[in-house]
Amino acid sequence: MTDATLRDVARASGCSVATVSRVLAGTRPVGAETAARVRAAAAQLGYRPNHAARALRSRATGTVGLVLPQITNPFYPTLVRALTHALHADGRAVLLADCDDDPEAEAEHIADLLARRVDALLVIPAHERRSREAVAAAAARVPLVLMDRGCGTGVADSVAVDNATGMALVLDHLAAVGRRRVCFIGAAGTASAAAERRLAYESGAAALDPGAPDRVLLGDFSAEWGRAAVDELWESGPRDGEPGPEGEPGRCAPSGGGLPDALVCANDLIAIGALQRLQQRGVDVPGQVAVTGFDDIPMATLSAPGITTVRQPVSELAAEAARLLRRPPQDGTRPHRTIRLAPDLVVRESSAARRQSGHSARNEQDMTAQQDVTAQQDMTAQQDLTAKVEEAQ
Amino acid sequence: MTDATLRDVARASGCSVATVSRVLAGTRPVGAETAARVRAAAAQLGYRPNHAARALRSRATGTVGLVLPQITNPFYPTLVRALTHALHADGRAVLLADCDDDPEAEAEHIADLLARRVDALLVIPAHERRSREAVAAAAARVPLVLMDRGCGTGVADSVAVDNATGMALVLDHLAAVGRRRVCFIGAAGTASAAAERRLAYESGAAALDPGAPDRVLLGDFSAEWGRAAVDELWESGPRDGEPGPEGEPGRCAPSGGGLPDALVCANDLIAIGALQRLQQRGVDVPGQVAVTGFDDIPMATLSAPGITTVRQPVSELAAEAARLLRRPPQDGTRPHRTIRLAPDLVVRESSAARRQSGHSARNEQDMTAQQDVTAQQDMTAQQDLTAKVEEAQ
DNA sequence: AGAGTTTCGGAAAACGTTATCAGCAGCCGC
DNA sequence: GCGGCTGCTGATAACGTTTTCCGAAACTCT
Repeated sequence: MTDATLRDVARASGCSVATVSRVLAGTRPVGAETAARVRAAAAQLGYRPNHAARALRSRATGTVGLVLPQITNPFYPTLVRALTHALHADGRAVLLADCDDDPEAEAEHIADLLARRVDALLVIPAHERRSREAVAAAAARVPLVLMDRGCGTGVADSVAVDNATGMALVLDHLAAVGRRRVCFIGAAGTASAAAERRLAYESGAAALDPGAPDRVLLGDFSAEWGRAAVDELWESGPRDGEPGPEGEPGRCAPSGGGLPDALVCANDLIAIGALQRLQQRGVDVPGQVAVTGFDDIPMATLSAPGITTVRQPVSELAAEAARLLRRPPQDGTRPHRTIRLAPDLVVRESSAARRQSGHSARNEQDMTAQQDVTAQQDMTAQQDLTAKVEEAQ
Repeated sequence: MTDATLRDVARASGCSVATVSRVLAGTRPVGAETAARVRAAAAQLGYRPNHAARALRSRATGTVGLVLPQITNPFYPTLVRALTHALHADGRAVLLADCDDDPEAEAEHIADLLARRVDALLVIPAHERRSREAVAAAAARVPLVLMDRGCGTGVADSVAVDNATGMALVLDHLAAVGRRRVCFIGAAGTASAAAERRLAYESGAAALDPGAPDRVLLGDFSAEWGRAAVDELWESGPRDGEPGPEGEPGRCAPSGGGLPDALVCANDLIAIGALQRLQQRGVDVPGQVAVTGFDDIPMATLSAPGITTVRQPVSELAAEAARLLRRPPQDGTRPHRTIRLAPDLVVRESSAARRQSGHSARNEQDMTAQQDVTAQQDMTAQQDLTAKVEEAQ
């Protein structure tokens, strides 16, 4: 009943364990006839190699660890799916660890995975600063690729979306549909996604409309904050220049008179919260205000109106990560590779042109997911689609 | 540089490998002083046991496989999170496999996990019928627990929500807020969730209002179907008794005159789609029609109005699954255990009382997630909360 | 005090692979 | 025809644990 081993196959095929191992693993050429006999015997016995023994002997488990802050973060399931598929295609299994946003739990999980002798690690760090130590220690022992978020600088290879390009796509699009008074609802802190999107917005907005005051509110990456930000804007907005009623994390309330006609949100959750509160306040979206998000989580399709957003190239990100892990084992202190992939803009109803011209009917009739249209934005962005910035660092 | 082994610790502490193994694994009592010496040496060398070797020798990897249809199904991330936490608490690691809803891929993944010598399997089957064979084969080799969905009958232990109780909670609640013309938007097919919720609705609705014709539309578990079902209802409804315009999977269009004042959806995705289409048609929710869902996926909180739904007891489900896996290895053909846990009702705005009386202000003001109220419904349901139906089968 | 019993520690045999080493054909080239 | 290849194969030693099996003390009990 207990499964067949190499010895059994060897006995059945009348040759030695060594030969059987060789033909099955294909490590060295072996006589055609013997090989056939061995293969037949193996098939007949239903032989399945014992990964534990193989791992012990060859010091490679064919397993990679995937460590992430919270699988319930709505952007991660799609990413996890893409990653597992990419890795399984390479014949590797995936050990999953969810850290509950706690850097200490993260460190423990990383240590446990190392003890389990994973061949490599894929980490979405829970904290920009506090994850650094554990990640660096792990990176010294196995190939390690950071995904989605950063973790200090020069720690390991990393793969992420090009936030700057994404934000530029959004701003170009808003300009194209005639929005002039744009406001950014972002996230505070030094986490890479927060900081990069914030910076990209600032430089992009300045470039588009050099005279305009920058309108930037900072909170966190939650729908709750999206709602709060809208409240802050709509309660302080009319009375020009007055600071928001609450001493919230916002850096500065919009000044320069009047309310914004577009809200650029740092991710989709914020956008959903903002959209919801706008509707509760009777503000027409996109009639009066356009709303955009970032990431293209599934919910972005499901809200009404659907949310215009930046779609992360998840499959490509996963493929790059898998590719990096295939590379030769960290030879000493080689400079780390940082790969940034350009995203797509997905235009939905939340940013339709203000004065509805010809095709406005779609708004009422058939706004299903199928009608999403991936923008063929300006050429530079399209060209960048497959470009990777590979900078030594 | 390569990590310390038992031999190293033995050498450093001046005793034999066997003793070191014993004190570290705690398999047999060992002299206090020696133990201390060993522990010191181990700590000093930073010894970490090699799981591969341990697995080889003791024929147990401390690893369980988690096989699911699609991690992107919005209900699964929370479940996966709970499962990984429960299993990690038991010191087990989790190998994740996503099948893309394909039973063949599922069979492959199961085979691969078995070859990797997982101690046990947690499977959410991709298909009620077509997953059966692979699951049964696997269950013969390792402890296996089915989750969320069924897979034929008598195949393995299983843990799932009590769909009947959940549906009853919904119907009681709707009756309590004065809804009379209830309609069910469900999913066709034999999958357990679809069938059980459908049946529970039918018996519950009949019990509540014996004279009423049953109003049941069947499609699949998608927002798209929720939208389509509303169209079907609102286009055929006014003209009484006429079958829906499309020969869709619906079993029967609502008859008996007039439109429903409550839509009971078989899951949250359907509810979200239905809600969205109702709003596009200018139907007031919950003013004219109440909408309810099932599962309590994150999106149910985020829509406006928030969707009243049945919250699956994910932590408890995960705990039960982990407990079942701890049990003695399948001793022969012991009857399988089927565990059903009763869910909670989460009342949100989508099912508020029709004539808004005193507390209707909440609808405009502050409908945040914090205001969700877990219904203290009728006593029977509450009592059932922790009850497990453990039926031999 | 001697026989039984417990307690602690070591030597060594697994576990199922892969990798190393060597043997044994046959073949080439001088 | 003989040293040196080349191609295939078999023994056998790892890999790092856990787990028997045993011996040597140290106690316990008549």
